[in-house]
Amino acid sequence: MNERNHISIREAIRGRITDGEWAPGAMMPGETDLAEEYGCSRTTVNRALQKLAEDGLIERKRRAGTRVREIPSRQAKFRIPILRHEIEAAGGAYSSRVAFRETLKAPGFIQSRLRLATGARVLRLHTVHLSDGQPYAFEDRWVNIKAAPGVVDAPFDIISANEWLVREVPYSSGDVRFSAMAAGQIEAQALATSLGAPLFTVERTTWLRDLYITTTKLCYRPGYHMRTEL
Amino acid sequence: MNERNHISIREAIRGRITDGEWAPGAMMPGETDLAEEYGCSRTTVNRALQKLAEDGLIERKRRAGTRVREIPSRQAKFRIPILRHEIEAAGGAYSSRVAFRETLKAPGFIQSRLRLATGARVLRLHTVHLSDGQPYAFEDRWVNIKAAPGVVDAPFDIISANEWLVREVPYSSGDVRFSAMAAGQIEAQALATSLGAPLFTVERTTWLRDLYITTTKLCYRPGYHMRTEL
DNA sequence: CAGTGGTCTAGACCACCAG
DNA sequence: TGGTGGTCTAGACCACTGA
Repeated sequence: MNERNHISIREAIRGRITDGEWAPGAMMPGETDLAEEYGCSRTTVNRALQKLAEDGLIERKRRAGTRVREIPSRQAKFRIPILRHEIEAAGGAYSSRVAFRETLKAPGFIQSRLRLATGARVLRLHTVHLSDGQPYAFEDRWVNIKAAPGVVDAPFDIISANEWLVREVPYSSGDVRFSAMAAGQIEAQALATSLGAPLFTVERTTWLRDLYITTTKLCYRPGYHMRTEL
Repeated sequence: MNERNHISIREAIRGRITDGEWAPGAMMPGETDLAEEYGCSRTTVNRALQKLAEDGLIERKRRAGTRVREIPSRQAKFRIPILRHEIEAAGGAYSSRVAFRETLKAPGFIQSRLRLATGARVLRLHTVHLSDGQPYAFEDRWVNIKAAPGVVDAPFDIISANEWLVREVPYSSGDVRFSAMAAGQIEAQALATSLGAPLFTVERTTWLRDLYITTTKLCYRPGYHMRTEL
């Protein structure tokens, strides 16, 4: 703990903040002072403080100095893994079943969500993901065929659409929404649950610059929860 | 864009990855090579690459070098704001109503969740958060009185419990769970919705080292979704 | 055991902005 | 306008680990 690396120093300072050495809103010593106190270079202190700022514990401004945030804006991070990995990490045996697969002209809401030209064709895919043979999540996916031509012939009985796309089609950005929805006919049947059951739902849309690739809605089985730490 | 700062270089490299210059799984040039190519010091390249690794785009190992991840493990980040700020940021007028407030001996599941001694006392609080007078979320909170003695007299009609705790009681760590649940009697009434409606739910437990402070369950009104970008 | 990334240093200059 | 944080540099040493 008396080491002079940026991690030790960061955690030491974090401790002094949570111990209340500097009250919320109070000014902290400047980088130069802290560097002297810890016997390290200002660069190292800077690195420690930048991380604390990123974590939402402190606020930094040029000229104004560093102060403890009045209201710590802690941030939660989620890795969004491939479903197969998520299931296997939990000790389950992964399998999947394609329940529906069809290419068609994009309906209006998909056309607008994927910024498609009128009449553009898309692949629609319903997949049930299973853990140890039990339904785990139901996926309703739309793929822009123009963005991923190979998708029409991809062997989705062997590799899941998500995994195939992630490997074959690069993407630069994405949008994610978490919500709760009531199971409809299709979801209830796929997940072997009752109509109206509350399902934790993740909707994702991904694109590469101007080219929208896919949008997907993933409904998890009842009782599922997503966990992280602050 | 031809600047030699770590951000430009990071984004330039990110572009070369999404453009497929290096295939998934392929080795990338070493830091020294990239530094020469971009005409900057190795330190700057290192900083750019560390960020890309944190973003899950590349994998780095000593001796083995840097390679593009086979499956990019993009990570989503959420700031978890004070509910009042969330509502105000959306343009609503925030208000809250304490529906229930009582100190009592902790029931078993709370005693275990907050690591309490047998017979420890807790404050239980039901709060309805409103936006423009409409129910926005329902909060069921338990506070360890030993960890926050002032809580029994705190003016929760003026300041929300979350905000009060964040200001008054420092915490070091937390645990967050997202899920979907069906509205029970209490939630349905508080949120003016129907029994069984699917509610997006956030459960949080926070502690300071060994001292567990509070655990809370926040049920959002139907239709709520939490959004972020990848 | 050699080569990669991880880190620290001392010094320098700059951008910003509160006083 | 002066003091703060933001950043870059060149050089150095170290830790790790794959060949």
